[in-house]
Amino acid sequence: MPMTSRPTSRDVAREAGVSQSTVSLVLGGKWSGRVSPATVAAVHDAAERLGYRPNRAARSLRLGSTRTVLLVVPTLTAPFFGAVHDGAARVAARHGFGIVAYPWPETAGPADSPFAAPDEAIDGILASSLAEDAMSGFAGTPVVMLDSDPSAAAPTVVFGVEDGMRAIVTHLTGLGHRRFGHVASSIDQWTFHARGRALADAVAAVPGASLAREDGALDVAAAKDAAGRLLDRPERPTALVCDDDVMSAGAYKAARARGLEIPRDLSVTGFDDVLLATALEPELTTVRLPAGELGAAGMTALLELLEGGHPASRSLPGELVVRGSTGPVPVE
Amino acid sequence: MPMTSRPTSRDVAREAGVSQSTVSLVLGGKWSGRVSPATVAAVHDAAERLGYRPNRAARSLRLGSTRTVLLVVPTLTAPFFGAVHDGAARVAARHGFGIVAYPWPETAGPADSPFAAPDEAIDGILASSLAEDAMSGFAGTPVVMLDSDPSAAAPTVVFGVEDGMRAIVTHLTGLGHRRFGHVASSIDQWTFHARGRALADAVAAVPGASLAREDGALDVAAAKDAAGRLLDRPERPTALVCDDDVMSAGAYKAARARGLEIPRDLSVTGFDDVLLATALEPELTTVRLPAGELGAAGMTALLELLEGGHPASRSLPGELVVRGSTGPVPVE
DNA sequence: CTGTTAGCGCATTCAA
DNA sequence: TTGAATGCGCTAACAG
Repeated sequence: MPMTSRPTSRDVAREAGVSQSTVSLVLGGKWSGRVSPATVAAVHDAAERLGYRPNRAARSLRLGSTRTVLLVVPTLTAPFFGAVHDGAARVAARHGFGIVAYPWPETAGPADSPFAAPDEAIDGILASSLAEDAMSGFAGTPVVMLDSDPSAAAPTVVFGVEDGMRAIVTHLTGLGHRRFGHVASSIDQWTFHARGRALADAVAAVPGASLAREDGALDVAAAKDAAGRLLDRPERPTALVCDDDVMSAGAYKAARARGLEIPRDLSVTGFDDVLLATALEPELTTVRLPAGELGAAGMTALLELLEGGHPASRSLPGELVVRGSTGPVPVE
Repeated sequence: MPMTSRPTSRDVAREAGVSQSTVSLVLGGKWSGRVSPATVAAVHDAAERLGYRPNRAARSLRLGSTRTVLLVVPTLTAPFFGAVHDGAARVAARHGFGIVAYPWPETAGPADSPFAAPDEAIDGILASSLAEDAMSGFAGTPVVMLDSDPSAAAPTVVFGVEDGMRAIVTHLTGLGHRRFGHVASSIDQWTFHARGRALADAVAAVPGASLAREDGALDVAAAKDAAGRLLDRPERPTALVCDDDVMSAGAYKAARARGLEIPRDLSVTGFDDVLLATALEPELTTVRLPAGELGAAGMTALLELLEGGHPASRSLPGELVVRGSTGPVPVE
């Protein structure tokens, strides 16, 4: 008797010799004191035997929820956001939720189909590294912001970038550095503003320390230029603090182009600790940002929000990882 | 009159003064010669006014299809797979499909919820860089394999890795190289087997050329070891062909550790052309693999498959990108 | 040309 | 303790 299509709860009911509604009760876990243990066992048995899986569409229709959340990120091509997704997906799967990633605004644009955007059929949104107002148009949908301005109305999970920057400055100061250069990202995101502010504050707290800053796009070539401008200043910095590991790669290049050896002549730090950090030579001193945990914590908060709770905003600590790119300040 | 919840097709019908089924016909685009143009306009108008969006769950339930495909990848943390996702999502969005990424087997494992895996509620599968038999358990679901053994039963989109390897060997041979070392990935995937075979064949076709091979995991440290073993051989290779850009980073380190300068003393090539390639110093000569196009082409094929077609397997050409890591063979 | 009707599979009343 | 009946919003036969 070939079962051509997936078994339904009615099939399970027939197999167990009970009614469909009983199956629903049992499998929904709401049978306490309403269905006899024997029946419960029979139902579970039948479901198992048939390999029954509830139909999500029907469930959604009935319940009005889809058990799907939208993960809005600038792109997945950057390993950072991939890790965020993986972390969120791990938590989501444990709760029967699926995650639809939405590279935004890249994917945007008119669709050929009238049933286009995934902005239907979702229960909530996880938005990473975006301004909160980018989420208008999704008004009314529960949202958790990741690595975004924690002063926003929505619950937020961020990295403790300020602590990270302070740790870098402490580390560098301990090595004797006083002239700092900031290779800064020109991207208009909270996380970079926070890094810049924290660095400026930390340096200002060190007697006799100075800070110069150059901005550039978040890619190797632009960072090389920005770092080069810093290194060509009359008062050359002895330490370059970069907003991101990728920018550190550019700083390396600028240094080499000027015959400066790292870390003998110049110390360089990064931020993120992605793959790149250990691929560079020398390996990069950087602040590890647990991207996977960010996604996981964000998903956890969103689940709480969906259940009517009020998740507190959280901050995940970064960790300074000291490698070979930082050393004692060169003797003049 | 506050519209508390989303408008349904019945609301649109009422607003337009027609029946609900007419709305369905019109919005479904199947009204040619069945509904008067005036009515059509009225319906569109009403839908627009109300901001109507069809309920996906109801659609799915009725149609039996979900307009969702599962993208199964080893991880999204590698930029390569992120790009595949972005490419697939772009095409999918244009056709009203959503993509849920499934990092596998990482996500696997028992779920707390009985409604766990996303292996329900999907129309098809895009599986990247996995063995075909990993997709058992999804039997009966249309599947397109990406960057996987094209001799499989399922339609496949692969990279022309063989051509890429040949291009590398031609390039290197033209520079005078004859002693090749292969820094090979020990990962058991079609794409790496193909690379190894193509390299061996290409070298064998060059009179007087030799090839040594060392395997390692796909990370910087392992690649450094493997490359080191190659460089420590009595007959040291003058060119190291790496299975992946990441492994090239390891090769760079092995070379530097031995005082070898790239490309003066040693030429190195990669494969993929991810971010890393231009972050290294000198920049890496490598074969660019269009990961985004792979995802897009795969999604296109899957769409065709879902419509009952028989998409042909395709091969996407890689492109040799010559940068600074390769140079003339050193004079002995 | 348009409306009526019948489910898709499920969770949930309400009766028995 | 269980079953029968209902409807979530939609599409597609089938009537009219």
